[in-house]
Amino acid sequence: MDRELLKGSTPLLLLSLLCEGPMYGYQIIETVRQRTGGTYTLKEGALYPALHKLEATEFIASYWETQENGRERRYYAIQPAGLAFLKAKKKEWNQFVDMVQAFVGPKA
Amino acid sequence: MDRELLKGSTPLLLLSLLCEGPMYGYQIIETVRQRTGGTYTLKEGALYPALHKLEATEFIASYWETQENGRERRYYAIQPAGLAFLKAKKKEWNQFVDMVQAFVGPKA
DNA sequence: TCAATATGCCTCGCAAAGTGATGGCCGTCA
DNA sequence: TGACGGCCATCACTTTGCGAGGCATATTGA
Repeated sequence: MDRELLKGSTPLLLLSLLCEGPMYGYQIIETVRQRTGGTYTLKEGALYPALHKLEATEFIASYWETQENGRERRYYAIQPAGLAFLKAKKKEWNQFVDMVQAFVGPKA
Repeated sequence: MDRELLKGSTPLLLLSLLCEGPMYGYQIIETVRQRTGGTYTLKEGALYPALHKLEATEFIASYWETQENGRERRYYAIQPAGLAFLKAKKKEWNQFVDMVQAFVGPKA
């Protein structure tokens, strides 16, 4: 998968995922890998900065949770502002796809 | 339109356009603007470097043509290697869209 | 027992691509 | 003659992802 295409779609992916419930970093990476059948492996160097940025803008919030074995995980949960942002992003995404599709031609 | 989403889609757009026949830079910009109803304005700073790069890899070729008024235009035409590359890019594009769609949810 | 693997967080330097600004050249038209 | 539009192009800056690296602890297995 061309890395350049991915650029800009990460926030959309993350917010969409977090819509299903809070998740922690490692879990997000594994989930994406599994759902795409390994086609797309979200890299840590892309994930964590993106997550932190979304938190800085208060689109998501984080909290630490201790597991039974004593280890900690940092969960991220979508916030109201994030939901609104996601909605706008989705719209933009659809416009973008339609636009490119118009030049490239239908899927066929 | 979010600038970041566009990244990586430019070569795809250009090759697709040039499939319809040779075009020159300014014409490409105007064509994109018109077809998208102004939604997307390809910037010169993005177009020319992209064009030059596609030429360097021999996916497209260029030639100068003199108009009746004496002024020159630089036309770009797709090459066989470009056609093959376009085909691969299209496939990648479709995979990419399907992937994101799977997370974001159907267009609705 | 001890090494390898998996879980889990993070940061840093680099490369690639787009943006906005700027510059230059030349025709046309008021 | 001066403004505008056509037409090419480059440059510094920003953003984003990548690859590599670092740190720490639990589990597993030879």
